[in-house]
Amino acid sequence: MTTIRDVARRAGVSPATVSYVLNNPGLVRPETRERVLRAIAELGYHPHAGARQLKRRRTDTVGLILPTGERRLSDPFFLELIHALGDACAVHQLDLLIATCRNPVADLRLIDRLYKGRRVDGFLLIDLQRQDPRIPHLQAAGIPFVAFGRIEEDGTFPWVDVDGTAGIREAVAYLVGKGHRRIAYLSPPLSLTFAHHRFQGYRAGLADAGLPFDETLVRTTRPTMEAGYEAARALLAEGIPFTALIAATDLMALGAMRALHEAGRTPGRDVAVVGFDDIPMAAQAHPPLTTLRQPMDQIGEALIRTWLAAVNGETPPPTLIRPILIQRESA
Amino acid sequence: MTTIRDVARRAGVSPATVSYVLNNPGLVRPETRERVLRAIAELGYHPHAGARQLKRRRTDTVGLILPTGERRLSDPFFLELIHALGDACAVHQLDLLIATCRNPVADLRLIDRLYKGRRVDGFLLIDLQRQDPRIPHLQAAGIPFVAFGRIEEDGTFPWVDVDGTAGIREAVAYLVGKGHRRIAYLSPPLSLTFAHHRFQGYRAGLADAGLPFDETLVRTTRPTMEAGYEAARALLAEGIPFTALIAATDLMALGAMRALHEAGRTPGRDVAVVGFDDIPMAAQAHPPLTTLRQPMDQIGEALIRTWLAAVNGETPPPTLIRPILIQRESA
DNA sequence: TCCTGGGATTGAAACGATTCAACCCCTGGG
DNA sequence: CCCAGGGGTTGAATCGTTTCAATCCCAGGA
Repeated sequence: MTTIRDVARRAGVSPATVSYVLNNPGLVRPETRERVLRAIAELGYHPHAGARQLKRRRTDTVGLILPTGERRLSDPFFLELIHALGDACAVHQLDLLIATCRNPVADLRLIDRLYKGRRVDGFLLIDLQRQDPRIPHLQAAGIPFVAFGRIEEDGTFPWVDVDGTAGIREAVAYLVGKGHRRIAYLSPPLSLTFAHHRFQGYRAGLADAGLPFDETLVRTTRPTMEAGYEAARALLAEGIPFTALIAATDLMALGAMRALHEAGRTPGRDVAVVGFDDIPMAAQAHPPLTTLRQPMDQIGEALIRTWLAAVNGETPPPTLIRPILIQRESA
Repeated sequence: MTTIRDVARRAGVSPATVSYVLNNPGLVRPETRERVLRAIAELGYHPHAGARQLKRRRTDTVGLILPTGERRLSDPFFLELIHALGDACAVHQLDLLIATCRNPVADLRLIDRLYKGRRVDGFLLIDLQRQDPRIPHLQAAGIPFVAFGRIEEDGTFPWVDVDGTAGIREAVAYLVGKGHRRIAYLSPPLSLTFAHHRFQGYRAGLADAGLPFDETLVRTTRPTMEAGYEAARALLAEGIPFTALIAATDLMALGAMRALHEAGRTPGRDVAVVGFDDIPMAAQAHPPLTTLRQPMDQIGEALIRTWLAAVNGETPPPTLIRPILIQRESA
């Protein structure tokens, strides 16, 4: 293994100078810097991460915990999120450490192990719950973190979120504009914060249009394709009339479309369907799904930027990102 | 931050003893060990990862590179793979570091940075190509790695793979058993090793049944839902007769089913459809998709076990895992 | 000519663990 | 009674960086 001493020897300087070239280039005379950089390139030198961490008390690593038990996230949306986070990390020269955890309680122990053992500088929280035990734990321990999602309007911790309320509200307005009056709504459990916010958007949208809120049109169930299918089927079986349907996630919308097909009602023609997320599959659905796109690159970048600020001891402002209505044939 | 010295002081022993308790418990007298463990618990001590890495020349971290440019993997299958890898890592007390990379050439630089900078002990290679530049690079540099997928039957590096040949062969036999004689086949580019192997299975299956190989029944295209849709559509448009269709990935199968629906041919009734992977969505397709399941937990565990062996300087034998035919209504 | 000051460079002390070699103490055999 | 030997424990060196404080050198002002 080549170390900073090898580079120093080759460039005819001291290890300290090499370190300055790497971390504080302004301090070094240009000719010297040149010489050192050449030596680094020739030797293919890469500083030892562990040694740097030890001395700088920084790991430049973002921790992401992926629930994997029954709370397992198998919505393709999360694969896109991981991609976006990876890209944003690369831009900021950070690494992304992924840990999986089978149950929420063990989460806390895992958090401690990773942070106190200085494997990561802080965390990204996903799959936020309304009463999330991780938040007080992190706050009490003084561990930096950023949540993807929010609990209430702002609150006491840094977060980045997509404005589900505005998104769904816009979707309702869009459907109302097309003449729909009875709009069904499929929601995951409201204990998931994003579900709560999107549902607010549904109600606000109805209110905007002066439409009554009819609770028989709303179904709350798991955020999976299967659950969306079942919910839509139930709606149809009960003979509840509706001409449009909004699902809080694309996966649920896809499930609902299947139910509609089976009932002989063609989505996009007989019933308008709108989803949320714009997973890659949405564009290829049958028919292509109108949906609210979560701008992944922007989300990844905002999360990482906010995370960096939090890790640097700042208290970064929350970021609310507006989803984009993508019009396709399903509505 | 609490260090090993704090623990030592509290337990009334030397730091060395604390270290032995953690790494070599047999050396320490039970009473002493007890005392040290109590001190560790009371102080909430976690060894500093960077310091350990520095001394032990081990990071206990698995590197996974996720292509994110045009080669981006957005098949939900990879989310399942990440979950499985995370779980397997947890079992073996390893961490999983995910780096994304926009293009294959930069891959090599990224590999060097992560390995020479000792951020990871070795790599997991996914999305293996037939001529994969990463393999010779890793081998030349002596960097430990395990590939998910294989080039040829065995070869010169450690790998874990699912036996696509056997899987598709079984699928063909299954369809033939149901009376099908003209079986279409949708394949990703054969430069992807898994596509190559699965295609072999198709040919072998036909040969087993004494059926002729008809190249008009085979379509090679991208492994996406959209491409599957287009390919199946083309097949139908050209009026090529077939009563069954095998797609090399579930996503392609899902696309093909859409094309069949549109053409008024109900999958499962008019045309049998079989996929590969068993992504969560397969069970919820319309109709539920018959497919070859990749046993994810087994794959994750095998990959990590093999990786550990490779990192320890062994030359672990390859592992070939048999996929499982899941019969559903599409065939 | 001498002195001052500032830019460039360097030596050495950490950072927090692991592990070798040395040490201590005690038991059991000669 | 002495000594060998072994189990348990410890001191100290070490891993590869960063960074403070000290040093060196040279230009420019008095």
